[in-house]
Amino acid sequence: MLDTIKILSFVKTFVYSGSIVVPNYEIMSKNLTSRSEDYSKWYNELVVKADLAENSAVRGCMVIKPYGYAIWEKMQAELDKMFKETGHQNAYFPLFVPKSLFEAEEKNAEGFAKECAIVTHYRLENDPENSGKLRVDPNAKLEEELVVRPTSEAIIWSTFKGWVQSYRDLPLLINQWANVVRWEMRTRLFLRTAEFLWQEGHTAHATKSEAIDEAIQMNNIYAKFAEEFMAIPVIQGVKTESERFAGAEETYCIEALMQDGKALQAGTSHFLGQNFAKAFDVKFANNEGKQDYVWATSWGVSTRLMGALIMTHSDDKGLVLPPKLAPFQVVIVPIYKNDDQLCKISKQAELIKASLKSEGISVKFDDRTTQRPGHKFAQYELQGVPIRLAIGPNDLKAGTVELARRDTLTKEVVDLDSLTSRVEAQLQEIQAGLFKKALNFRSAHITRVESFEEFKAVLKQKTGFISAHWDGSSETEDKIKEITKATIRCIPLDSKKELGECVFSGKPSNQRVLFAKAY
RNA sequence: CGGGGUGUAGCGUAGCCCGGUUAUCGCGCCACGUUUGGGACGUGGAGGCCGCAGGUUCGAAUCCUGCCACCCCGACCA
Repeated sequence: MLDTIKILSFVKTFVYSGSIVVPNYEIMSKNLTSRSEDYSKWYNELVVKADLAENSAVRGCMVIKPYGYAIWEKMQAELDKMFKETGHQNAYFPLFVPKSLFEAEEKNAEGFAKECAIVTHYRLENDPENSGKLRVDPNAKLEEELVVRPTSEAIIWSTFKGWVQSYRDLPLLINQWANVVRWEMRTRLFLRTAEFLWQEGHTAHATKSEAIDEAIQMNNIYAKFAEEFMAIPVIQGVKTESERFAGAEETYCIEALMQDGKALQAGTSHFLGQNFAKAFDVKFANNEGKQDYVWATSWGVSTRLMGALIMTHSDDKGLVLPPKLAPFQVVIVPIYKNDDQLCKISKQAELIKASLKSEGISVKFDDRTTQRPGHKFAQYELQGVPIRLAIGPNDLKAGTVELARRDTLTKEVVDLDSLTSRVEAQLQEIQAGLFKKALNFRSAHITRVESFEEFKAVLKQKTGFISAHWDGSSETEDKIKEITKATIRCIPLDSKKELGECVFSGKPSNQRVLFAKAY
């Protein structure tokens, strides 16, 4: 059908997960085969049409548009609350890291060396050979280059050195909301942009076990946030050595599964041992008066989470937002034939809005006269607003409202006097329903395999996570990656000890790990 | 950074191979009118340094060179 489909109605289609996606309503008539199966094209189109973000003129960077940023702000607020409840404080550190500082932790510097933006000059001047143009002033070369932070460990640890003297100064629990720059070879909107927004936590502790507990605690917080707010089920685990953060001794992570069967690392929390303390000479006197290096952690989540949100819940009509993160949870659309009706409906709508607001529900009343109701319906579906209320003359007469759910696309007529409680209940159901749906999808896409043939077959046809035995060696991991492009996403924290044979090498294994193709 | 592709109005595109009237079509936008319970219709209108910079030519969206950006596949990565 797709080879010859000609779109006659108001649609432009892309194919996603085997179904037809309708991200906007431009009249087109063309053969679709060239674009079918192009998930990320769909994704970019949808994201842009839903007014979340667009590519900027700067290589690999994105402009986050107001509606998209409102979602990020919601996420920020909830995460920040959780950080503070666990005793963390926010601070801010410089964007620029002197190269010498950056070099201090060798592994970390090596890990990021290939993707750094570097400031070498501090002044422009008029170009004498090209009037009206500017050029870099060759006389304004910096003595030491500045690295635009790809992460802030170096600058933060060099600062921490001055903050820690005694065990009484510990633990030091700092978080920073910031932008970082990684000059990635290949970028992808939300998932891997050259500049991105994130939070990075950096903590110092007196003991190893306390630092490990911190790293685990923060990974738990990420998991909780993903599941309770974003309605995205995640698997907690630790990374293998080759997937580990450069400079870390252990990397904890949360892994999510997208609708196209690819895995996405949604957040990481690192136990850094004493590596950074040693590199930046951060010592403290313990309660016995002896000098020791502090134990460190770092942890972060980024605007990539927005990509996860989009790719986990969206459907053919656009975004589907969980109520807890929607910029507004309810939109009221009036349906009217004349000014008199609009006036009456507006009064009703304002009453409903006030009533919902008093219950802590965020509401938008769209009384624009420039767009017709059908247009508004489609727009809010594209934006993923969880609940839509429509009020027309018939409702006014009957004392009712039409309530439509974004996730199930179902509609019901609700009496005015029970509306607020109904909306509250439905919002909860949507939040829970989205999680359940995503969980069911994921459960159906974790496959236990016993042989490499099976491994390859599942990866090709079914996709998703593969639970398999692994001999624990990097060589095996690398070879599997080379052959199948699948990587070990994590060694799940809750996986049971189980004797078996490595799917690739046949060597003994005592635990299953999760493989998948990843973003 | 290597391989492939693309760049024409806010968006999606035709034209390019084989240079030649005023650059095609749709959506969107603006005005007026009729409409308004699922992306309205009619009539009229505006909007383009054809990615940027050079070159070839009487003449370049079209040919050549360089650069830039984006997309896909690798390598890298949250």
